[in-house]
Amino acid sequence: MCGRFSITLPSDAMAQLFAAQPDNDLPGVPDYNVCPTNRIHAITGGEAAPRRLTAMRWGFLPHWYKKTNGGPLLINARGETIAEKPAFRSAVRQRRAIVVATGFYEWTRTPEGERDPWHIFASDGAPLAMAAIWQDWTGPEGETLRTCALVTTAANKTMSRIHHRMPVILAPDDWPLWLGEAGQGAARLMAAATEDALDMYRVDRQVNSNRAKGPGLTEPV
DNA sequence: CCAGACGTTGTT
DNA sequence: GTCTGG
DNA sequence: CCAGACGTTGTT
DNA sequence: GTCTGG
Repeated sequence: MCGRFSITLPSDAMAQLFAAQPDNDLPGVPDYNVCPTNRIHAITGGEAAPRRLTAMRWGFLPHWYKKTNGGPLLINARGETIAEKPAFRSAVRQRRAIVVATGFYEWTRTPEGERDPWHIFASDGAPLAMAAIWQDWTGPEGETLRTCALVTTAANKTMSRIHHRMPVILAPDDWPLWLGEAGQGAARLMAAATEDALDMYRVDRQVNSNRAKGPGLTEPV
């Protein structure tokens, strides 16, 4: 679940929305087809640290991976088990972030096995604040990557129409707690959004290709 | 002790 | 079937 | 996440 | 690096 998304909000508007200081090397927007291993926009914070809008690689690399493909591509982390998993436990305690999106894609399958894509977005039109964890990784030649994974949870009734998992979407009031700016207790935030929070529609199969581009990808069919 | 896993999704 | 690319 | 490659030799 | 299995 949540293996593709769209982002249309300009970086400066993103920085303003989250009251974050933007870095200089942010990914280009709009991007209607953000894929695993791409650079994405993320918000970080903390008790002492100012909020930053920063770029991360979507695909979490535990520090023991020897190569970027030294293990499975970790684009999602299950909220139910994230605190115990060796790969994620220290990140969920110390390095939580918000990944900003306009909407995300999910696929259903026809009886013939074809993939039908859907675009899911906030009912009120606001950008989505997706819960994430991040990890810095250093490769064999000393190269470094700031990597992240999206936290997932069981689908609510609305989403279960198309899929049994969904990303954790954070309401604005919950941003400080998730970012570690408001003490302990972030674990309670790893839950499904309320039933009326998200809306969805079928989009064209052209988004099935990771090379597809353009605003047509999120238009309803 | 050493060796090997460490993860998610979906499908069967 | 499995891995890589995006 | 889905789509597409999955190979060698030699020539441009 | 850290945990599990044997």
